[in-house]
Amino acid sequence: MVTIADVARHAGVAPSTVSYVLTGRRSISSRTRTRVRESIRQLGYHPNAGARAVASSRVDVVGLVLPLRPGVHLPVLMRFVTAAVATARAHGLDVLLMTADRGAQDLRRVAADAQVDGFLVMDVELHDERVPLLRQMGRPSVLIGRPAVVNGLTCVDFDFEAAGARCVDHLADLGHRCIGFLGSPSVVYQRNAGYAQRAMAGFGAAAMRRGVASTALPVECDYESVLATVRSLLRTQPATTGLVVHNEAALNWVAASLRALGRRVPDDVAVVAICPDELAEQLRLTSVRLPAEELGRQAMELLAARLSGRPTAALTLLPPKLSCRASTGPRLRRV
Amino acid sequence: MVTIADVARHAGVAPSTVSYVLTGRRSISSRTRTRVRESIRQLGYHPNAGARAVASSRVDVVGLVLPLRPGVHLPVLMRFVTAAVATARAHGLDVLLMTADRGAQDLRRVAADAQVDGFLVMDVELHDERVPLLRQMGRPSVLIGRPAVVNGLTCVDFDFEAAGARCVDHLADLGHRCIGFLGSPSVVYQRNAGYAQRAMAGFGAAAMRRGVASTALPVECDYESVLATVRSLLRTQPATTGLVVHNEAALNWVAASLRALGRRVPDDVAVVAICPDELAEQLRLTSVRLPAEELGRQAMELLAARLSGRPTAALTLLPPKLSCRASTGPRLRRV
DNA sequence: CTGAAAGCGCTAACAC
DNA sequence: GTGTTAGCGCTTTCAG
Repeated sequence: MVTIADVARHAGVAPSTVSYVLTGRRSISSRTRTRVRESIRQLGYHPNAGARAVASSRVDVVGLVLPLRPGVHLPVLMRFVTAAVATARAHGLDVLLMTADRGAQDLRRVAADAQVDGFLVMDVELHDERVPLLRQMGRPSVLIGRPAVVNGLTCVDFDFEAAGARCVDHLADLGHRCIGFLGSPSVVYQRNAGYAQRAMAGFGAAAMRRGVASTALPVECDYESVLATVRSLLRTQPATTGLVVHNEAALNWVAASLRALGRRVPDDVAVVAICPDELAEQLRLTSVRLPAEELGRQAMELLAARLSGRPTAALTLLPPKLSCRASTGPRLRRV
Repeated sequence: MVTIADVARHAGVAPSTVSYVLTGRRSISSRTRTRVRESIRQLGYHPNAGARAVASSRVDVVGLVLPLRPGVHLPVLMRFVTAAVATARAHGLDVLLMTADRGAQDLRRVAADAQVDGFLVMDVELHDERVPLLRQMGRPSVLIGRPAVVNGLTCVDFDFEAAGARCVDHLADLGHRCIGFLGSPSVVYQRNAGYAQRAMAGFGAAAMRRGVASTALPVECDYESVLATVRSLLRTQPATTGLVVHNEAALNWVAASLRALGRRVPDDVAVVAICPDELAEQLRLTSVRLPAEELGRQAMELLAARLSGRPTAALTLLPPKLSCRASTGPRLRRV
């Protein structure tokens, strides 16, 4: 193994000089700098991560805490992850993957070990056991999602509430007076996932505001369930002409279900989805874009900032953006 | 921060003794052992990972190399991952996530840095740029998948060839004389993904062996494509009464497409899938089980073995297992 | 602008 | 069965 001492000898300088060339923490004459660089190249030197960690008490690794909960749509989750990892690399950080349901325990261990400098915590629930832990550990961390108490933590989130409202406004603007909301599977609400609740709350509030009748239902992800739910929605509220869908996995089946029940999209029922753009594009659905990549990127960007001591906003909320596609038609005629 | 010296002082022993209590690398009187353990507990001591790494040149971290290629079904991929991570933890290992498409480059860097002790490489292609690299880096590594040249590497794979064949045999045993194969999206074949090719090859060979007519087609993952592909398959080979599907994402749409084309399952067309059991269960499909968790677990188990110097088999091939469900009916009457 | 040297926290000989 | 001590490879004072 090539060590810093080898490089120093080869370049005819002190080890510290090599170190400084690498870190840039003090000025070096360009002459020695190039000599050192050349030696590094020739010898194929790579600083040892462990040694650097002991000496500097910095490891340049962040923990990515990724609970895999029932009902979360994995393709969407992976968008967050890949964006976060790519951004980490752009900041010279590596990513330790912490999945497994032992979230809190692993968090504690990894922090105590000094294996990571900070955490990026995904899928945070309203009352999340990890939140008090994070606060007490005193390592920089950024949450994707929003716990009930934010207090000193850095959070990034999509504005699901505004997203739900935006869908309603779009439908109301088109003249729809009676609309439905198809949400996540019911387990998701049962565990108090903030994003699901907030989208629904935004939907409900906007419907009230606009004086539009509304019904909301959870939806499971197989065809039979979607069909059953849509059927029951149309039965409970027969005047329904608009549907807001916040469930990527069910999205596939919604159009088919409506067709099976004799409703055409968008002529009989207009549909607006909350989902990543690619999916909406593929299914040709009017949608409010869920900016998964952007969330992952932003979150890691904020973590990198905190790791280098820069201050960050407590809450970054990404605004919704609606794109019109084939599933919502032109303005309804007044009936 | 609590160090090993603090613990030693508190317990009235030498630092090395504390270390030995922790590692178990030499015998300790149970009296001092309990005293040390108690001090560790009281002080809340956790050995510093970096320091341990420098001193022992072992980091207890493995790199999980996870290329996210177009056409791979993420829910299935995540099964591998979670099983691998859980198994890693069971061996006291942590997992560094290496995604991003800079596979080879990151591999090199992380190995040179001594950030990991070994690699678990997923989704290996027949001619994979990472394979020669892995061989030359000389760190233990385990591949999920199988490159063309195995030569000194440890590989784990599902026996896709046997799986394809098993599906054919099942259909042939039921009396089907003309069958079709719906495969992965065409990009997957274009990049020489071994698993896709082998499943198809196994299917084709078995069909020949059994004297059964067969056609194979790639399938994209949206409803329109599935419908179009099934239609074209039934047109090319109108006598088709059996279908083997190796595409988790398309699976959703197959039954619907057949129905749309006026064929009932299993009366007109029998369907056998190659997919995880849970999915087959949900869709009530006869299937050959893709043991994703088991692959992830086995792979990490092998890596752990290699890291502790134990030898491993060069190739572990998990055998297929077929489960009958509603999508293949009873034996056909001789026509 | 550069060098010498004292650690960082831990492991693993080498003692006894 | 336990203690002493010399590193592991790097960073960062301190000194010039």
